[in-house]
Amino acid sequence: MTLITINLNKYYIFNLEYCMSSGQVFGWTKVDKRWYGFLNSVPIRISQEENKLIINSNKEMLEEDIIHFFSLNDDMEEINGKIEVNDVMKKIIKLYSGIRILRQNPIDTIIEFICTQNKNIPAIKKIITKLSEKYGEEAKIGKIKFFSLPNIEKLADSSLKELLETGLGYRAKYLLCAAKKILEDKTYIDRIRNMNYSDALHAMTSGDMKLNGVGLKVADCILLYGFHKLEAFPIDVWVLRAYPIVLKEFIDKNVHDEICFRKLKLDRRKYLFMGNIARKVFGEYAGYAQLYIYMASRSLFGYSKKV
DNA sequence: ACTCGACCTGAAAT
DNA sequence: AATTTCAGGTCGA
Repeated sequence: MTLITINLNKYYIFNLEYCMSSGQVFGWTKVDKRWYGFLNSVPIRISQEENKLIINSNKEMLEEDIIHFFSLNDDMEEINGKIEVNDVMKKIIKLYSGIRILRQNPIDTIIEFICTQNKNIPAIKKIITKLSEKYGEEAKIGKIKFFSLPNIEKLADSSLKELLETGLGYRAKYLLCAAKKILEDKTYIDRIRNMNYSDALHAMTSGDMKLNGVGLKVADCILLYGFHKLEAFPIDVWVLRAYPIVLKEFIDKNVHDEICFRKLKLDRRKYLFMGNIARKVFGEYAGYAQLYIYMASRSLFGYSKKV
């Protein structure tokens, strides 16, 4: 049994809603302002009331694990200071202040982000929900029933035909292969963990550690959200749209034109090039800059299409 | 190396 | 109402 109340006054501004709704995590369910999900295989319910974080569970759960998961101790003064490179950044940092990059289980993020390619957010959530209902652990807190993300054994044990029932489409074979590969290679996760960002990015997207269906963008998401490698700067269509606005004084005209007038699609070379500019400008916390930019871009360019 | 179309699926736009 | 487009991209020719 667990009932933990965390006093948020001890930490930099924190906003649970921003953390959970920023496209970095898909495995949690929201019902009446409370979030239900699994943390270290333990089902928990969490909600925020002003300066308190309230956590319930039927099982044991440590406060330090919650603090770790939500990165409450990330030094946001330092991080925000480093990435506040111009007025635009200053503005959106203030606007979305309270966000954190969570420390999810790496395997969870591999599963989640393989599902994200070429899908919109509602569709991603739907797929992940179906996957969880079909392969995940069931839990109940209060009257709410919810599911964990699938573990890798269940997925590897599954079949293509079965996986397709969740609406995964062509991503099903990617997920199945990834599950089998990671299950078979027990050192895979630790080896990625121990690499620096750049080596890890290339390992996941090429060579014998490559996961099929994981390109640069998905790998960046996994490295940022699953391994907390904060130099990762995932460039999706939203970040790409905002990029020339946010970074306008840091890119020359050629780059600007290329981004603005070409199709919103990046090949490997351009992706790495743009990411490297971002890393040069924002430094070791580029990933946090990306999250702010992503939030701002979604609210600016769309998403509020009467959902 | 670079470009280009195909790709599951389903919700939203036309 | 039927059809096309588009979506947190990636792969292979």
